[in-house]
Amino acid sequence: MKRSNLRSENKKNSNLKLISSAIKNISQKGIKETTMHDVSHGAGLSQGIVNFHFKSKELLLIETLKFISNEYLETFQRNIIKSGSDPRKKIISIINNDFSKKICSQDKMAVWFTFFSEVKFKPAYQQICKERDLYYQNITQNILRELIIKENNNISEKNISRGLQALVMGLWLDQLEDPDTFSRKQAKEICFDYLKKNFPKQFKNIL
Amino acid sequence: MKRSNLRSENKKNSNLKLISSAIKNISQKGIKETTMHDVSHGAGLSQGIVNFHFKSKELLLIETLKFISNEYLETFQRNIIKSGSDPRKKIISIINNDFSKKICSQDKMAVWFTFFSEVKFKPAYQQICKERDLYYQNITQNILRELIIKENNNISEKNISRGLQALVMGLWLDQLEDPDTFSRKQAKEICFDYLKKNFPKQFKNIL
DNA sequence: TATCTCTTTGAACGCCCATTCAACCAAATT
DNA sequence: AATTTGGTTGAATGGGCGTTCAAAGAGATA
Repeated sequence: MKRSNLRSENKKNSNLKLISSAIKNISQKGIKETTMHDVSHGAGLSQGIVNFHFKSKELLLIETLKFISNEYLETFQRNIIKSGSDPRKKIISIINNDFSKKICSQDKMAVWFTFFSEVKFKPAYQQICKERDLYYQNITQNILRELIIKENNNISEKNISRGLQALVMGLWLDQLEDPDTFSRKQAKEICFDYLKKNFPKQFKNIL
Repeated sequence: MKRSNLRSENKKNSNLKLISSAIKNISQKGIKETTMHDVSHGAGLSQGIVNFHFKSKELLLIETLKFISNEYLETFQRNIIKSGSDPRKKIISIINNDFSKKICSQDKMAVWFTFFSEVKFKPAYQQICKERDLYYQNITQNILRELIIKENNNISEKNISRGLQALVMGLWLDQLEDPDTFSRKQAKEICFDYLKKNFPKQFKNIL
């Protein structure tokens, strides 16, 4: 059971350090200006190590994208579970998560949008992003369906979930383009307004 | 008046051909995979020409961004003028323009988001993008103010304009990430729903 | 302790690409 | 027609960076 423990431990550590270093470097310079040397030295390791662990730069990038995608999905999931079964609370927790300090930081946004911009040319990136989006969409759509039923109105479930997701993405982009005037608080407000207008009865007293 | 005509004419043509070629190449491969050779040969010219006209690759990219930014602003402006003084019609024309075939094409979106993703590291890009955004914001905010007064409701002018802009951007991003299921018609619907919910009296009969 | 396996190092290699520039050509000016 | 000015060509240059790999180091195994 405890066989070859230190080694695989160290290996995991190195992998993690390399991915973290990649994230930091990408958020500061973008993908193309981030060299293998930057990544390995940022991790306190030396030149050839990335190729040993990840085969190539491209594969490192794919693992990096997977990493931040999973990180997002984990806090997303955890927050929903924590908020119980009330759809109102669930959707609020999603928005709170999307604009939390951890998720909606300048660094993370820079990395996300760097990858988004390559999605068109890199099927591997597209797949990862699409999977994450589908997951978000499914969960959100189910919650919104519950809200629609409770509210007893006839709005389009698909449109409103797509709209909400787009709104979040657009506000994230503000964080990148306009960091000075962007505030996470205002972003949340805008999202809650969106909900308020669509579900006036249920969200009357939010904020 | 008609002095040195052919020459400056040709020069303008070459510039334009190079920028067009840059746009096409960037939309197909991204900035970093687009070489000077790609650009010049795409324009039917030879290797060293880009450096002659634009000094460096970076300056070519800046001019390219300026070009698509201006192109956007021109049709934006033209459409507003065409739609007269009714704020309802003006805001509708903005949305129709944002999701027109010309503006909301896969190619253009690819180019936009490629530049967006570098905004954080390139002050020159940020300035151009910010200028365009501010212009859009001012115009839109004024129109929304008129609508708010007419509707006689007490929603926040800033929040709704920021929200609408974010919504548009987010939907644009869908075009990139999810071209298969994206439809410009649905995107418009979502935006009109947003207006309907905020200005129910004035947008009752849209769509 | 000796051997084997896995990980790390960092110098060396080779490719790609932005940039330069001398030579050339065509338009404008005289 | 002769000269000047401006645009174009494409080969040559040089630097940067991803990748390779022999050698060394560290952990596991016997």
